[in-house]
Amino acid sequence: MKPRVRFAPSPTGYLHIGGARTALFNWLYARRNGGVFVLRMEDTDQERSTPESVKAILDGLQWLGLDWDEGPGKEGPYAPYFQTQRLATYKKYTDQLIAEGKAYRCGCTKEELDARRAASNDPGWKYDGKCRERKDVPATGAVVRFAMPKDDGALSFTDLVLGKITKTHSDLDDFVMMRADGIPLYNLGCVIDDHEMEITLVGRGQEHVNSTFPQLALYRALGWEAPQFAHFPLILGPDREKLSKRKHPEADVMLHKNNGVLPEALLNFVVRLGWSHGNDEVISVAQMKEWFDFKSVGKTSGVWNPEKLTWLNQQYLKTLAPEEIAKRVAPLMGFDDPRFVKLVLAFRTRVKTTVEMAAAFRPYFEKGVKLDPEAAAKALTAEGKATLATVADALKALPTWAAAPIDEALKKLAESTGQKLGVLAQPLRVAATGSMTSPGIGDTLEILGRDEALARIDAALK
RNA sequence: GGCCCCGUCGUCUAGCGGCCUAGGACGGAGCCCUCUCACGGCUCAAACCCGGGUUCGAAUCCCGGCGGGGUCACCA
Repeated sequence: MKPRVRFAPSPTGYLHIGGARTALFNWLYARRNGGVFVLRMEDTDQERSTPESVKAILDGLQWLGLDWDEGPGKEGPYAPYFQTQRLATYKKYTDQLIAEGKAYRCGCTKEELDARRAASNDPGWKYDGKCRERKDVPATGAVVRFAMPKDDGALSFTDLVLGKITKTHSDLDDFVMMRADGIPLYNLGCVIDDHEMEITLVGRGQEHVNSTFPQLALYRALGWEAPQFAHFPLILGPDREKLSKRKHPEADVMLHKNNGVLPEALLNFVVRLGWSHGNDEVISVAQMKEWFDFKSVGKTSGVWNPEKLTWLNQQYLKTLAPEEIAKRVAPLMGFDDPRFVKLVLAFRTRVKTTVEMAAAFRPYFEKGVKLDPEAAAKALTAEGKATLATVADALKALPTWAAAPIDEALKKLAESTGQKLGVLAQPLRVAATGSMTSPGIGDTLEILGRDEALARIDAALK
């Protein structure tokens, strides 16, 4: 049977890093095994779901390159892919379960429940079953609860990453599966859709292992075979708690995009949080698709490590085609220019993000340069200016303005005067860039162009 | 607190009974390269949570303790 997996986010905010990795793992599994990757919107929380969030999630996945085979915008045979458009299906099965005595209407209000919960003084309070045997609960205004078997049986499943997990019925309760208005809760919607959409494997974060049990109970009540499950380790914030939107700004996928992180790097970073392939660190998407396997997914939660993300980002800055990087920096510059490629080559080992890269490019497109006072004081002393003047004369005599001849001329000059190259290069660097640091002096001057470079030198000489 | 899961350098991890005086990567320290800054190369510091078993032999298997996380909603 063809593997069918899904990513089923709740559109209540931007795409979360944890969600992105869940999507990635499922996507990789589908791609690796010739399966289908389904995107389903679990928008049953009317309070919090918004169209903006749907768009944000779609945009995030697209930016990462995680394309779905069925879902919003790709209506397949199991459409629709928004749960709020599937209400009739949920009603059908809910009615069936009620008729069979496997579910019942409950008229307890939220307030009554809260009161009883508070009175019990039990942090793990479970629904007391008050409405379970009542026959007089009106159909309107009542929620539907699942009637958990009261025997001493148990539910268990073999998780693809965690192994066998078991829970007894007595640890479960009569959870609410449908609201009074006919909108299902998570467990119900999830089970019915996964079955209806013929999902063969459910891959999600470990925060869902406990909810797997009520879902298993539902599968059994409905007489359905449950899919396979794989629960991925959590991604933790610096405080060692589950990465959450509230507490951890880095949970936002798009924040990283805005910070100049490449999707390749983010995917690489996130795939290594919980999954490994021997000692490999820099892993392309193509390699992930070839290697990904639930057997190599670890059980332990991983802590978000910004330094490693940054390092990975630079690895991609250094190895992706310069033309490609240039294309991605262009929007940050607000314009395109053929010199971007040379600038990429000059700066890719010196910056960590595309944002830093754009900032580094900027001075090369301005007339003149503001000198860093400290650098000027160091390199543009009277003595420095004297050597700069000599250097300038040599440069002006150059027939071709390019890195190689410039470097060569400087070397020759240094040899003839017995000076170290640095003595010549630093005043020149400060004059040309205003700073004590820059790419190689030849490259720097070439990219600047003869006219601008000489103009800056003359300005520094004054 | 109940239940569930987990426990190798600061962090991500390799390891799946002998190959481990525990390997790699990020980060840190140092050296080299060098026109500056980077990049790169080399070196160093740094871990098997604790205690019992099982075994000729345990980071690897079992039990207990401790520690961490998750979950207990008409959120997902």
